[in-house]
Amino acid sequence: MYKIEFKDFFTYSFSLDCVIFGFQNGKIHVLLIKRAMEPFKNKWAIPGDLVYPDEDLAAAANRILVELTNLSMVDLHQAETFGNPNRHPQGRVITSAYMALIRIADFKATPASWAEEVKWQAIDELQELAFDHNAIIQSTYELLKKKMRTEPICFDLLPERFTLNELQCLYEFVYTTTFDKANFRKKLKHIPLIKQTEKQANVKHRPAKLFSFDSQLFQSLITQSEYQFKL
Amino acid sequence: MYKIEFKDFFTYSFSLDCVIFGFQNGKIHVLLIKRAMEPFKNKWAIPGDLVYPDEDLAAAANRILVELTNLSMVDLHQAETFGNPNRHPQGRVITSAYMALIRIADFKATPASWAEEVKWQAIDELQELAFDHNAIIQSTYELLKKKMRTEPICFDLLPERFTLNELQCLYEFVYTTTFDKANFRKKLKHIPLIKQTEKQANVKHRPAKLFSFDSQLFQSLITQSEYQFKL
DNA sequence: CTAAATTATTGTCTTTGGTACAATAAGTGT
DNA sequence: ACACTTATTGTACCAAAGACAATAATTTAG
Repeated sequence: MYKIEFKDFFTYSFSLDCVIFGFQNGKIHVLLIKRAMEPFKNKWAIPGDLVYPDEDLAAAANRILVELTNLSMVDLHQAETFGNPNRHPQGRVITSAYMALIRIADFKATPASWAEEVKWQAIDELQELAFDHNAIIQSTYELLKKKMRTEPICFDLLPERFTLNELQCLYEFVYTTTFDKANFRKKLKHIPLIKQTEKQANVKHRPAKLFSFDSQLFQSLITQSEYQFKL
Repeated sequence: MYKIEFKDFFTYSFSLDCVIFGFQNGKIHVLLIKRAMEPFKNKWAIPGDLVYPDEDLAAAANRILVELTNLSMVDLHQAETFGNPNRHPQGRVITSAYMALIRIADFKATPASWAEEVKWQAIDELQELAFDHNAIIQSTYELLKKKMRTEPICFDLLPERFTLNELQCLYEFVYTTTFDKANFRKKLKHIPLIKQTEKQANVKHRPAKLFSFDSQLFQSLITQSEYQFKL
């Protein structure tokens, strides 16, 4: 047994992995990239890379996501940190997951740098991924599910204008249940959502009203009183 | 501008900081240690230290807490990760906060290793601490407040047998409001708590009934159905 | 032009849970 | 027996949740 010097502790590396969620065809999807580099070359993974020595974490997460997928202006939030000593084959690399919820149609993800391809993959149809990325996605998805109960983040996944049916489908997928249509709508009547007089068009049945979320009103509600979103 | 090599990224260090909460005299308290070592020698801080090269994070958090305060068998949970490049004066040290809620009376914290003293400090009376520890505590306390709404973690802070008044005081401190006594009790009637026939003794007024939380029942409820704790 | 098909939306009734506030109970000390 | 203190229950009202029936607005087939 020998003593470890202080400098011997500066032999770690630190990375960030971005779990980007979207909603498509009634299912939550995750953004994946195909690695063009060892280790795990040609395997699918979530976009992630090492942090620069003088870089702040939030800024690094954004930089990495842009470099690999050209997705910019995405609102990333920290999730769990993973530090199993064997999670990276080339050394001790600790990683923090950062997550974001985006409208797939409003962004255009394209591969760049050492990302060979990008794709949106349904969360319930994931193959085996590089590193411990399956575990990272799983843990981050659990966090998403928890947050959906108490924060109005569902609207980040839906189009600017959405039908109540779309909203209900999203919640039914995430909570893996079904809700009574009439009661689900009634609940929303009591929430600061603005009913759009505008209606759907080009549908082959009775058109639905379109709704949109008033995030300004929400912001003022939470700062003034202690309003608590719930659904 | 020169190219950064892969090996140049292995110059980081990684630490864990333990935010231990307790409840005392109607206030949430945090466990602090006095540093007997540079940097920030003689300053108060939360117990934390560097992770060993082959050590898992959860295990490291426990080891560090034991080494500095002799608190063992504490149930630590990961909170936020802090990585500002200037947060540590001697190099790039990224740190993850781990938090625990304990019954102060059931544990005996004593200083060890380079911890000179330990003390419980009320959360609303914190002085300036070492590193970014004030920010770490603040962020972790926010997490505690969120969790208290949806998880039965309040019982980790109260004695095994508690009065409904004690429980109410805890919630009133954390939420910084007051509740109607009668209604608060009525709410608890609908929750899996076991009413103890046992009563308080040695008090100079009508003795209160003592209650205790049935964590076994809670465990089976959340695994079987999708029960959601709420208070 | 009418009816069927499809999806959207509203209404009614019942039950549950929250809030305000008054009333009663069980101890101690004088 | 009485005041004092804290604990606990009761009553009346209202908002929101759940079950389920009814109605509305479109397109399309005939």
